[in-house]
Amino acid sequence: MAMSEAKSLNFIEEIIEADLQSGKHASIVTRFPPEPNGYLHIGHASSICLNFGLTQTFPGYTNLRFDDTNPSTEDTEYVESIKEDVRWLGFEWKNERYASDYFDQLYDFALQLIQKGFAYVDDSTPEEIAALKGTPTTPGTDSHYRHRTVQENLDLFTRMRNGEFPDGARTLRARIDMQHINMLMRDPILYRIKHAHHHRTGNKWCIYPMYDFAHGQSDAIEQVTHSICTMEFVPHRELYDWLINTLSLYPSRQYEFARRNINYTVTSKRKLLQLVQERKVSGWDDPRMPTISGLRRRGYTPKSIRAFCERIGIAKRDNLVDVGLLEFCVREDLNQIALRRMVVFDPVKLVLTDYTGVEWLQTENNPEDPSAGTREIPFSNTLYIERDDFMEQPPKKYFRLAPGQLVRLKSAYIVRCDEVIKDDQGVVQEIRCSHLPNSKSGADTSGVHVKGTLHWVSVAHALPVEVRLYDRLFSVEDPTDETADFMQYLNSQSLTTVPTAYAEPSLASATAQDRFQFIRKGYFVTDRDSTTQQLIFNRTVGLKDTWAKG
RNA sequence: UGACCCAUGGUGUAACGGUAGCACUACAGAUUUUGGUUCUGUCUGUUAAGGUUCGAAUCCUUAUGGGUCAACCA
Repeated sequence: MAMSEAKSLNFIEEIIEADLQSGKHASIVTRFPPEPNGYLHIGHASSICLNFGLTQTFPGYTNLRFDDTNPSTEDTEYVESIKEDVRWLGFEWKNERYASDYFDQLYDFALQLIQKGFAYVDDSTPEEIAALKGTPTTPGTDSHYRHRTVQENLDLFTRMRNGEFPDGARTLRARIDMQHINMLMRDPILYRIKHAHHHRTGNKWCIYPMYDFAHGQSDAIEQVTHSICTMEFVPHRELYDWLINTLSLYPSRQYEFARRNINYTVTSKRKLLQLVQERKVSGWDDPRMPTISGLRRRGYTPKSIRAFCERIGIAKRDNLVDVGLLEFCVREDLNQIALRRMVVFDPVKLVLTDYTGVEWLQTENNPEDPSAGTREIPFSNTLYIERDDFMEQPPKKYFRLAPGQLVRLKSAYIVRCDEVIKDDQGVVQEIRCSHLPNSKSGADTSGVHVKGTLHWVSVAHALPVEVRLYDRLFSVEDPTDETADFMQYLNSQSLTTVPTAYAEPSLASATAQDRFQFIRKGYFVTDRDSTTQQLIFNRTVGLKDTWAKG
């Protein structure tokens, strides 16, 4: 037996291992750099697990850095939710930083660039700048303002900072090469004028750096060794390196991986925001949302999300991960920890004609975990079972209740269906059964053969609860495939509410975020809207069902 | 009609010139007081064509396919 099969490394881990072995770095610094303009989603979880996970396996630490260079879209509300989500996922950052912490230094870098002749103030309008930019296949053209003197640029940039010009009147641009094959190198804009209130710096600034002039420099200031981002930033790397070299900063390196896409959902902040704003969901934490807060409210565990991120891995190719894997990961975790309870969603009455009184029967809280203990559940002659657990004319492979057939009531007795009572419409009103007195749970029933076991609830003791059943938000695998507006693919069945389900009485004490397995129904979590008067449960995920999918 | 990135079963990901493996899914069976769990087994893969090599998923060339780049967003 091998001592330990070395877990294969992803390409970023390989790079780090090589850097550590070659002595390039003694330890590493990574960062998770969200923009506080939206809530974190499952795609971010992948990045969080990567960046923080790296410094758990290798020596070093990870910073949380907010990329807050655009005050018009950013807000502290998002800062708080992001911090909560990262912690909830189980990670702790070394330093909490903001790009806005570096505004003074960034301004100074800009001055240096101007002095070296590598930046200039441009008075062109956005339209003019776009027109002169060229296209991916045609070179750009120099701006009229490209050759201003250092003095003039210094003067104008200072006045930009001092608020002498209105929004959009001028920009500071790097002077690189308008003919460059990489469009990002065609004199990229470094600073723009925005008379906007910033969530941290208030009204101190009216010019704000662009992403490219803030991100790499922030990495360098923090001495980030491995700056990991997604593939769409590949063309930015050339500019990232150019700025670091030109300003002689700490040589942080950027590495890119492919963002993870998951089928039947969207993970774009713009699209998620649209769902929220157009009230297609109840909010950022609607249990159908792929946001971390939505998954949390849905009942997902941090552990299951980490396991998912671990399984889907990190690579550079385009991908569309099956949401079924996420569901597998949460079932895997919940199976170990969720307490079992019995709840009937769509009841039909089952009456035992040969039983009287009430018995409190003992049953296990979790067959996977004996330490979860046992509880007592009340049994009587009038019960609810699921309507679809009975069929008058069952197909051959039906294991449930049918006329003349035997079935086990979970943790109670084996019963036989003797009679069916229907109304004028032929709808079953009541199923009359007799029980096998010697078949009480735990007794030796080796002589009796029962095919199925049903969950049930005693009518007199039943607790009415609300249950919310969720399904995928979109009806197609890739709602962003662009053959139509993604909103057209919304799944109208994504939420089904069962206003009155009947639960065993022990559920009365359930409080927010308690997780359960409702036997044979799925995994559920107490919703945060739940009260002792009105218990509400969200279905996290159903049980794997090899029968239903026929 | 340019540059850059990418290409391994249905999905995701390994194999670092030497037996194409793992997980999920699907299917079949065993066990089961949850049609759950657990266990066993099966199916399915290197985009194509050349080249280098004793040997190529891996290196080279070309083709094909997918993605990215023309925000004062990040």
